[in-house]
Amino acid sequence: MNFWLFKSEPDAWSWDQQVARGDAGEEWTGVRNYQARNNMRAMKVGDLGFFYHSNIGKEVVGIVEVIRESAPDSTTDDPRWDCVVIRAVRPVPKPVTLDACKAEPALAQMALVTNTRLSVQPVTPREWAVVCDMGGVASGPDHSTIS
DNA sequence: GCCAACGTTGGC
DNA sequence: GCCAACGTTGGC
Repeated sequence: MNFWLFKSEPDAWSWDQQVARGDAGEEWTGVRNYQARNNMRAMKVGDLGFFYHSNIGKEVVGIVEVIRESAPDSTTDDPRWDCVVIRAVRPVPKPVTLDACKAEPALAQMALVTNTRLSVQPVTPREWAVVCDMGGVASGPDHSTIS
């Protein structure tokens, strides 16, 4: 299993909205960047990701699961763009801020720190464990429903 | 609201 | 294939 990080401006699509979608999840549409798209193409059902609020909050607020692999993005006719579907798994009790990640030596290589503009990022198992620990959240999969 | 970083586009 | 111009993201 691999780990990822999904950025969203809460003004556009927030964790609360993601949670409200429940197990149906939400298509992660709108990505128009090759690196981010390639990351989505590499995802498998069951992979876990952090849900990060950019601009407002600038913190990891939840954990999501990939529930459908990459398929054409329904919001464009351009065949270059794909997206996955993710569902909220559980909130992060103590949201992990960007500042906290920058201050943590174990996260110095994290894409969130080194490649700020990438909207869908890979996360290493080590980084995953460190951020989960900082956030006070269990790091493993959870097949129960969120609500 | 500004601007640095970075990705994409298009002229040559 | 280079690079200048331009657009977008996202931190500040």
